[in-house]
Amino acid sequence: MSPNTDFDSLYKEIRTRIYLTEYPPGKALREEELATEFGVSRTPIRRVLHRLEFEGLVTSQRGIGTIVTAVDVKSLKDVYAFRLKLAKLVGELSSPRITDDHIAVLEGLKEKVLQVKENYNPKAAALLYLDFHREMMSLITNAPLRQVYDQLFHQTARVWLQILPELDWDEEVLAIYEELRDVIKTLRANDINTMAAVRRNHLAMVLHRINKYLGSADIL
Amino acid sequence: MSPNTDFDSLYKEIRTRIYLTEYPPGKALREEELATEFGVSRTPIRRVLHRLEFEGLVTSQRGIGTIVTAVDVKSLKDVYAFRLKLAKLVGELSSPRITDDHIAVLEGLKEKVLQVKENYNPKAAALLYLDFHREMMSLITNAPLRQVYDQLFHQTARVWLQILPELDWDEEVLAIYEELRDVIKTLRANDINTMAAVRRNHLAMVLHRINKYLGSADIL
DNA sequence: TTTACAATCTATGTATACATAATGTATTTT
DNA sequence: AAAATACATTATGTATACATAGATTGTAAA
Repeated sequence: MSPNTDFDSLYKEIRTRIYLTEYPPGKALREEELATEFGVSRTPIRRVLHRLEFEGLVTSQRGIGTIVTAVDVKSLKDVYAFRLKLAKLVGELSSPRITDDHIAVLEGLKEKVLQVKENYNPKAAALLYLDFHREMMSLITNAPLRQVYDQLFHQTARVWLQILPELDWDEEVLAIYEELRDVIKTLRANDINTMAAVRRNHLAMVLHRINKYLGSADIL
Repeated sequence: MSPNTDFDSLYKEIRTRIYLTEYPPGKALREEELATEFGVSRTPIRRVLHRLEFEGLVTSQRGIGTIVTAVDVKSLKDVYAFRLKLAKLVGELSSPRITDDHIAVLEGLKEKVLQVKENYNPKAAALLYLDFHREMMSLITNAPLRQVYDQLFHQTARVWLQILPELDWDEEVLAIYEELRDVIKTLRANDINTMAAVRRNHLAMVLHRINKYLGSADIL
């Protein structure tokens, strides 16, 4: 593997652990420990942690450690406000060729949602939504928009998983199912703009459901 | 100075050199050389270069070097398309308190434009516009939007400076003057939305002027 | 008993030696 | 003479020793 491939897999692995709250907010990521686990030295680990720090997922302080950040309510609102606007831009700046492959993948995910719904399994649901997110990213033809879209997703997406125990499991999984269903429908009609509008609305709805359980806590 | 202050000043210094095309596209940034210049070892330099690589301003290849990227026409168009959309979002997601200080700084810049106009001095004009950009950034209250806005600016802003010799000096400086004038007027009226719309239009116009001289070249 | 201070511990930050990839050049071979 | 190969050069990637900031703990003094 080339150094860049190494970096990418390391980066994505650790970022996914943060998304899945396997590394919850406040968790200290010790460079030495990660280096041992992945069989490398501190140097490439530090490169990954620096990037995660740029993206706001961790903060490093000399003498203290590198700690997974908590999402405070203000940032959450700022990021969501921005994501709601970007969701519409996806439609205005993208003109991908919708292939049968795309549809097939999404249909596959839709089926998986039904299976996940049977048993309470937050992590499986989060992984499934991550797959969905990646598939949607592949439809964004504007590269800088795609990069920003991905970064903002990872900055706040874990909040949903964190408060999922407080939410209604069936309602949440159903919401994913319906979003997939609506996206598939609009893509079949080759209507990217409507697809983007639909996703914007689903994002607004999940934000609304999160907000109901957010009055108490200041950080997550 | 704390390590973070060190990093920030190093990062901004090198980024500005790229913006001013003191490091033009294709220029090799040798870690050892930069380390010597700034009186540090390769380690903190590498951290800066990694971030610049993440932001698309340089690319590193083992055995070859770290090279300032050229802006190809496709990226330029993608970034500009995105920036045009974001320009309007600035108005929708910002509600800053406009102080007399802001106005005073902008008035100062407006005066400086007139001085710069007298003699052909591309670098002075670019530095002036950078000051303008930073002042405008301070009005964006949505932190993630502000970060993205800054990143996209630096991804393509140097293109203007690169083709400035092919453009009409008086017309370009006048455009900066008029943008400043319009921004000041809208800010005096406390109308952020109109300010954002005005800036979007000025961005569209500079893109149009650049485009006229872009038919020949594929990269910049 | 409480507080202040010093030693120690643990973490990231920095410097540097070494590993390795890519290029260009020189030399050898056909 | 042309092509192939070996080697020297030079760059970034990695590993590691050392520097230093901050927290913790233990001890001594008030």
